Amino acid sequence: VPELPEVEVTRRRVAPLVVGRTIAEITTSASRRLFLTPPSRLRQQLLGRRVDAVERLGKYLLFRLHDGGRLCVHLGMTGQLVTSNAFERPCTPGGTRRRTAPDRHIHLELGFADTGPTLFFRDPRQFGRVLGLTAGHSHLRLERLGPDALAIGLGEFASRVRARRAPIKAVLLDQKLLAGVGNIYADEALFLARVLPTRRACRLTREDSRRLLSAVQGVLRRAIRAGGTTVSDFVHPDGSDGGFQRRCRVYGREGQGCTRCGTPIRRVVLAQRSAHFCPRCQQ
DNA sequence: CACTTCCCCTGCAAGC
DNA sequence: TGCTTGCAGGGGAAGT
Repeated sequence: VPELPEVEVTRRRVAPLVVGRTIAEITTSASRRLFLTPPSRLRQQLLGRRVDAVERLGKYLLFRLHDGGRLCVHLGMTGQLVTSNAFERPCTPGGTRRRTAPDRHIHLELGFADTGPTLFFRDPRQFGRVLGLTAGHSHLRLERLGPDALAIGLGEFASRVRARRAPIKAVLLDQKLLAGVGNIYADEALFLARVLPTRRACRLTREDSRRLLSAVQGVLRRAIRAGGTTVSDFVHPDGSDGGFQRRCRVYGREGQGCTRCGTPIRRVVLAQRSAHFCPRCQQ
């Protein structure tokens, strides 16, 4: 479940692999829903362009090209950006490593003009998105995003939260309000801030908002440091797992004791998503 | 406009 | 063992 920390970890690891290299080969799948820009146009926009930087906006990865264009990738639920190395597995225990055939879930393959590694975008559930932008152009999906969760200040966060009547959990998941927070870190932050996910956003006090933003940013930063959370599909570009799943206090811990008070963690469905919380610690 | 509900897609786990 | 069913969820679209 790639959220801000997983995308940021991917950005930091992918950038040194692609910055300064020129795209020389593009292979795409036939997925109709993944490509917001048709593959033929994507090819025109990318071939021969050098990657100058890899940036992040909320859960979007933006590959900035030297001609001002951008390749935008959203990992959705099960998206992975991996290098060819991620497909290398020993055929036999202790045997030589051999590249296995890329599977049907590879939707985009970027080859470069040099001999370095190829970059693959893999996404079994196809909830991810690939979008090409030419110089000077943006896209509604990017423009609609609220401030990045790591960059927003308390004043703006508090006033935006105060204006909403929906449950605070639903508000945290709304990318128009705040970009980057998903289901895992919303639950974790609400636990750390001791706020029930069902509480209406407008009922949070100024002090609640302060604790909540501090918890959101703290948990995001710790998760980045831990290499992100691997629950099912997220992997680093080299195929390795993140480490934050072992540090979750409520997410995926339904029925287990709260790490603070021992009360069993509860799970309810809220905003079409599962919300995990401690009924005693959180109010 | 704010908010809710439905739905996309596949792999995996649980149940029979 | 092998089938069916249900569940996971980011977020856009449509509905209220």
